[in-house]
Amino acid sequence: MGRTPCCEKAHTNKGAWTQEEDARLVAHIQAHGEGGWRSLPKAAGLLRCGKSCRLRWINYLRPDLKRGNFSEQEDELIIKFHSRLGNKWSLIARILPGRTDNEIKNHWNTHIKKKLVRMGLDPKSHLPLGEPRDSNTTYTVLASPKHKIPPFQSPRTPDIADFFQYDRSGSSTMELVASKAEEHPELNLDLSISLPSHSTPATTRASTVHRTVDSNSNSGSGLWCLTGMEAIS
DNA sequence: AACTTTCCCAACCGCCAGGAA
DNA sequence: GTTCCTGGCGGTTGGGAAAGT
Repeated sequence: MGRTPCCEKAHTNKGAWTQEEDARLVAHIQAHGEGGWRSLPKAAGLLRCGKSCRLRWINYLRPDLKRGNFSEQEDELIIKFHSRLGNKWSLIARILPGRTDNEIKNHWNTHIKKKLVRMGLDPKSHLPLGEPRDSNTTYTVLASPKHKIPPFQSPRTPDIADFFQYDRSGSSTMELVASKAEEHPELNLDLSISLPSHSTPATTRASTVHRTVDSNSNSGSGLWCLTGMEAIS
């Protein structure tokens, strides 16, 4: 019983990829395109699991990857969208061109979490640490299907990958996202807050908090969204 | 210099959803 | 309707690098 393994583990390499393996993978994908991950290792002459090949390509070898340090602007976007989407790294990754879900997830776990804690915010709820969740809280329940985060490829809704397409015209990503959010209120993208700057005292706290219940979520945890910030004097 | 601890990130694992048979 | 296959996702781990003692 049980699942069939995705590959013959006894005959596959694991761990860090060598330059030669990278070269083989890149050459194969350049020649045949992406996809067919299960058969790719054999076709490319790699002793790797197909999944491993896919991950290596997506997270490291893809030519459109940005890599390097995250900018403040990228951090802000990640925090904003995490407050709405939760740990939906793949969705958040679509907002940041050249960044992968894995990269964003790692960045969140190693940097942004700590940053939020330093700012006095709970990284999970985005609420001020120690703030009781049910007092002075505005709830916005988005239970009806039409309020679900739309599927990216749905013909009926804007494709978010396109929606957040990297803007090469010169306007900032934040401006672009803000304007797009205004154009598509049905996506319910509340971008009304900006992160406190580094100069903002750690006592900054949310003035209004909306709870967004994602009816898709099976965790039942819901998503917390800050819609206003004020500094405590 | 040697050792230990902490940090970071690439890679792995298990699960799930969607489509094909 | 059911089963199988594949691609994709989020959580977690392991090893190397950096920092600290």
